[in-house]
Amino acid sequence: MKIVKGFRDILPYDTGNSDTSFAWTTTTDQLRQIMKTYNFQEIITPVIEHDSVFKTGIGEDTDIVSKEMYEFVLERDSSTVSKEKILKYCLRPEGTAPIIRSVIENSLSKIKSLNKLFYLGPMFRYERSQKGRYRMFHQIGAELIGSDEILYEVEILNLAKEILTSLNIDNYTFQINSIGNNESLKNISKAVSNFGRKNKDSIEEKDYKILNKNPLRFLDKAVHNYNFKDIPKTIDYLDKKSLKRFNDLTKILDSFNFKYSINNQLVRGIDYYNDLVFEVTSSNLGAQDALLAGGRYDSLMGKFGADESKSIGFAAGIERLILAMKSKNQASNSIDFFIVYQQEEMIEESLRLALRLREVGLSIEVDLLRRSFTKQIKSADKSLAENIIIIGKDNFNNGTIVVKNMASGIEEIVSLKNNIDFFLKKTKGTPNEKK
RNA sequence: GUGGAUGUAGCUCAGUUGGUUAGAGCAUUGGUUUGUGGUUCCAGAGGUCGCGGGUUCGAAUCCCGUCUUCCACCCCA
Repeated sequence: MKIVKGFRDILPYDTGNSDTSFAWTTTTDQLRQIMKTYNFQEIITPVIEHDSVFKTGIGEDTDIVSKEMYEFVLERDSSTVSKEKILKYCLRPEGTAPIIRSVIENSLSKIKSLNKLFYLGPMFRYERSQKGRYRMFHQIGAELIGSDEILYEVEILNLAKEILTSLNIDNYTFQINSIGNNESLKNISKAVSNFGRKNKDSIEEKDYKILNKNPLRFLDKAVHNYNFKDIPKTIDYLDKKSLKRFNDLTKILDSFNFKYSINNQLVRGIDYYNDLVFEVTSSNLGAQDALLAGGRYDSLMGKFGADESKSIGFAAGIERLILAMKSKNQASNSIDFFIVYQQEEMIEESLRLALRLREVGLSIEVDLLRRSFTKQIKSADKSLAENIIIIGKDNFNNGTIVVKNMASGIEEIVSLKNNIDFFLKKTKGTPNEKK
């Protein structure tokens, strides 16, 4: 029995690395809270989709679709249905296309109050795994649907930045760019090809191949390996409208004191973007350094055959956010009360008390292995219990118990009955106090 | 898909030029001591040495293959 290659378990205990289930859930809780402050509402879609969602959504020629997607057909279907009718499924490699599929299918774009959506869940891509890159990874993403109003850009960028600052991530650069409309993209592509041919002699063969296959990718990635001057800039190929949008945006961002850098060679690996694209990279990460990325996608709904609905969004990699966090969310295993009993005949009383205290939300542990009194206290100590409750033979008969604070050593004798308030007060202000 | 490294107890690692029943620390279990814990001491459990071949009288150690993980290319979040 072995876990599938490129996949991983997230374990509860801390073995020195920070990737525990505790760090995971506290981080995702935090992310959901941020979404709430921007009034984005969670949408949960299946991890399986028809392959057409991505083939038409993000483009058949992209690497994501052509080589990284988990595709499958069901054996059952393939034996009973004619070849043309076999349904092809896939594990979703990204979040935006399924969200848009759902928005169309459920007519969500007709309800103005539902135009701010976020998702959080696993994505799948068949890649060689390495630091910050797994075959199943998690993204949180936000989509703002229904307008090309420039304030949509502002809202999305502010939200993206809020995630970084809230999680206490630094050492990142926020890069933005505009790639204009379809036509400007074509012109940029042409310009890069020409530029490449002109400089063929000084470009390595590997990069030249990329240039021929996908000039835009060459512009995005490879061109910075060289010291070229006069590298084509996307901004020189924008039409008036796109250029104005970009200038308007930067003006507003400046007025907010939003720190960004313009990268006129930034394009993205997914086909549906137009105008604004952005990407945040972190120097804390290694080779897989993209923390979050996104952009505007005004034509995606049209591609799906629905009425055009202009939208913008982004996605962040949760594994990478956690990697980049300066101070990790450390697990605190501490519990409120560890109930120890001095003799076996007190076990039932201990369990009854545990039930009552758990009912009011306190975290309680009782030794279930009938171990010796000393062993119980030792394990209470290891469990980082704030207090222990001693059900001992001296007090048992007159209906009292001893409550001992483990840090101070102070003991109090209290009645066994009707003392819930006492226990609640005892834990006030501790990390285990909930709500 | 391409390169380079890695793989010994739950964890971190030792293991000498191939030589008996493979070791340590931490963790774990039982006991002990400390008035009812963080301490001390004693004992125990736990390993197909990633897997499969080969060389050899003999392999954790050498050779080949394979898988995993990691790092980079690539791609991306």
